[in-house]
Amino acid sequence: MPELPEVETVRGGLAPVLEGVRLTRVEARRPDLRFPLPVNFVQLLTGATIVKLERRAKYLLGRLDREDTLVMHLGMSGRFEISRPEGETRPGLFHYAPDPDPKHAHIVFETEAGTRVTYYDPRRFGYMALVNTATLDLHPWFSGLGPEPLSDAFDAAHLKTAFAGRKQGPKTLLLDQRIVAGLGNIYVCEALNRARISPFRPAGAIPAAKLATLVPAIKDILAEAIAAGGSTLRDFAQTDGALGYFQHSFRTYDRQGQPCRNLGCSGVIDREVQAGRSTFFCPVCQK
DNA sequence: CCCACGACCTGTGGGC
DNA sequence: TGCCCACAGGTCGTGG
Repeated sequence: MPELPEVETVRGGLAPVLEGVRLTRVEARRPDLRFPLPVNFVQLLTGATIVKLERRAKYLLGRLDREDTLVMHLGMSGRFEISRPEGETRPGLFHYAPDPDPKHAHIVFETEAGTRVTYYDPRRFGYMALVNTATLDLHPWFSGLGPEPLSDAFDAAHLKTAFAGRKQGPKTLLLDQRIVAGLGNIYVCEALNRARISPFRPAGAIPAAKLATLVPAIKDILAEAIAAGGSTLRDFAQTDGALGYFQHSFRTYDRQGQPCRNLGCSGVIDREVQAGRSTFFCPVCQK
């Protein structure tokens, strides 16, 4: 799935075409994604304007000029594509190039400008919902979320508290969205490698000095990945179709058997399954 | 609290 | 070429 940098890239790509523009047509081509869509999903969105498109953790939040917020999560394989009309047969009646992947095109938004935004999701782990804006923070999806990793609230003191007394490795804990919200498998592996911390070491036993380096490692990697337009593995592309290129900068992810890229380290990247997920790490420099 | 595991759903890539 | 298995960026739940 898109992790924070990919979701942020999507947000940046969609904002120019969705913000401040009325949705003139909304189509739900199936009744559910991961969860059933609200029964009146189409009706509630048609004619609405997304005033602001924001991101919280891995969620996209479309703030509507109505009482609800359009909440969107991309799951593992969700993506958006923007298409422009190829022509206008009559005023307000546009036509478009054929959909390249109609089987997985589940949701379509069309704006008054004629721009079409299509949500594709082969695995359908993604979801959309309309949530009352005033009480959004109380919603189960949001109430327990930890701080944004790029915010000032995410610092060494926060990690120290969160890790205190914990026997699980930092890999597992950093994937817990209640501790910090937005990291996923790739960027956790990458950040731990940069900070030279073992993914398996009991988190409570990591020295404070190490924890202090972990925080900037996480912030740096996320910022760099966002600047690179995210990572393109299988199906992630920016909304304009351009591919993110941060995957070329991975030091560990999917690099088992290849040399560790940390300065002065001659180790070889290993892969182990931890809590059901692949963990990529350097056994030599990550202690 | 910890862990291991399975579930959700579909596609892809590697090995044979 | 075809078949089968492992595995995939994320959550969520269960049971020991």
